[in-house]
Amino acid sequence: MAATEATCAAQGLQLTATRRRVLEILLEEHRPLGAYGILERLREFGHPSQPPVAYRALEFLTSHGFAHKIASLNAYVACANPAGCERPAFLICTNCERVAETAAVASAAPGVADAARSIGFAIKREVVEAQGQCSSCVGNT
Amino acid sequence: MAATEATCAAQGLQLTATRRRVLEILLEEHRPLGAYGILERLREFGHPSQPPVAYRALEFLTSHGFAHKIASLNAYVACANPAGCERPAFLICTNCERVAETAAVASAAPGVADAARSIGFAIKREVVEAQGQCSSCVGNT
DNA sequence: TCTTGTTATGTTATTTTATAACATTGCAAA
DNA sequence: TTTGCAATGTTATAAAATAACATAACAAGA
Repeated sequence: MAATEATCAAQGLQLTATRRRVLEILLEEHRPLGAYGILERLREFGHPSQPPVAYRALEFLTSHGFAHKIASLNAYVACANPAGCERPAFLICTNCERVAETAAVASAAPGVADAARSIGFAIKREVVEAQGQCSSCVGNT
Repeated sequence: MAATEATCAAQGLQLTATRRRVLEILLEEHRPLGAYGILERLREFGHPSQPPVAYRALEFLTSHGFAHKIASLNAYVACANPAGCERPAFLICTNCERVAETAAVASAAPGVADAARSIGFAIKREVVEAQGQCSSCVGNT
């Protein structure tokens, strides 16, 4: 949260009340939260809670790297490293639904980068989402 | 298509009329197609076209590796290599929307596998979707 | 001061994507 | 021939996302 505030201050970004509240909600959860889950939480706190409210805040947070969308879940998580987030990748536990964020070292998985080069494809961004079982859930299912 | 037929025959899977038609529709397209796009095409051919029809066929096709869901697009493509598809990864052109399928060599992007190992996370499946520009679109946007 | 431009919000309605639930069919094995 | 099972048909609804338009808040210039 402090890192996000610092980045916003440094870059002249407005971390407004709703945006801040959505980020706080995501930080409190240890699981990815859908946009409508976020809306419910906002409602509890008396915020306006029409869908665009959540989607606008999420658009702000994700476009600046303060949160991420997990495409395979249609859900959102706070960034684990807002100070220096690069090439985020996710480990999604299919049992407890918790998500760990990590950083991919290379720009692409081996083979993918080669394939891209060989057909002249210019990679801009990569979605890497591993699904499996976290240490607490291995063997539990 | 032939490869899919062979696999179905070998494994006792029923490639029924609707399932086959949906796969044909995906094979004809060179872009990922949403479930409702598939429904439209089915309708043109006089097939029943309520949403579950498409989703059931897609469930069959994707669970057996004859087609894949592109999570970041909520859309579907036919598998480019139904005979021996492993660790599919996708190169998605954000300009023309075409998708190339490739195979990731390793089980995970560098760094991700290490991170998983270090926290005891057991990876089952990986979603790798690179977004960028294909050779025909580089420089066009 | 005003007015203009810009960014963020509020709100209604709609679109797009996906599933629940339940009835029916067709076929093969007991 | 009935029982079981897999697939289908159909209605309704849930869940996720966006379009469109109105309003507010505020700073920069005339």
